[in-house]
Amino acid sequence: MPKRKAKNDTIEGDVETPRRSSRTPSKQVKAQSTPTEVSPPPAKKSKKGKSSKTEAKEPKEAEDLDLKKDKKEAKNEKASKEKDTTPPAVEDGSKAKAPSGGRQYWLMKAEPEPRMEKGHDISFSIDDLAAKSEPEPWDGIRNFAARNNLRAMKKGDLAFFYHSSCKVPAIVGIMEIVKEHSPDLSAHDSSKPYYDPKSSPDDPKWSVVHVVFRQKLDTPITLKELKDWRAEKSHPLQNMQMLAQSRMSVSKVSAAEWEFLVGQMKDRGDVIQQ
DNA sequence: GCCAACGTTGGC
DNA sequence: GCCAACGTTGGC
Repeated sequence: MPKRKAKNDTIEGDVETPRRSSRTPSKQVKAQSTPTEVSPPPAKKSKKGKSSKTEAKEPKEAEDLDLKKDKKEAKNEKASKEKDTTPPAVEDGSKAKAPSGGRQYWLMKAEPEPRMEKGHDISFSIDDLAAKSEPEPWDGIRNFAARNNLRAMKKGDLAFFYHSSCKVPAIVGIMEIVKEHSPDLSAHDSSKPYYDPKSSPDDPKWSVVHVVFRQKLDTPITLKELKDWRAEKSHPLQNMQMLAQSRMSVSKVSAAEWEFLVGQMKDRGDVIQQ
């Protein structure tokens, strides 16, 4: 699932600083240096995730079942990992040799319209992100392939912000990855919309990356446009991951795809600063 | 390891 | 609200 998200963006969420603090030691130190981080919420991710499934089952599962499951999960994990890993990465031959390779590009979905998930409004829009004054943790991702993409992100990578499950699904803005992956602590809080009883603090299954707002497009690029382009022969968007796997909430965008889309944005009058 | 059943995503 | 696509679960 990459499911989408939810917004725990409530005030309370912001208050909850704890989440971040539970990161690894070294990181923790850093976190502490930043006084109140606003951490919470954003979420994005998936949608209808009814957590009922997991929760309902959980009770009856015996420990051995859990073990079995873990094995399977590991398998799935591995499978998706291989899948995603293969293609992505490398591709910036064109870029100047930056110290650590080139910048990678991504597309991350969030639902801008209110939707309740376990008593929380999980919506999160580009405007919500723009209003943040601190890096926002992209939490709630509960799908292995999407999570693996999160883990592949590097500081400095750019991502399109996509609005899903709304009137006009579209790419509405650009954000930057400012902090690489760390455990998604929302998975361990049963009151959270994306609680996952199978994940534990000592062996976190899920991850978040922190993002910051870069810009909002004056003219969004709609899903319809993306699909129309993909339908054209030999088009740069022919193999775009988000179109091929529409349910993936965090997908890879190739350099060629990014350039094509940024070119379109510029043609429409948006000033893109990269 | 295969695969059927089931659940979720997300556009329409 | 419907439903196609596809991911996950879990038996065999």
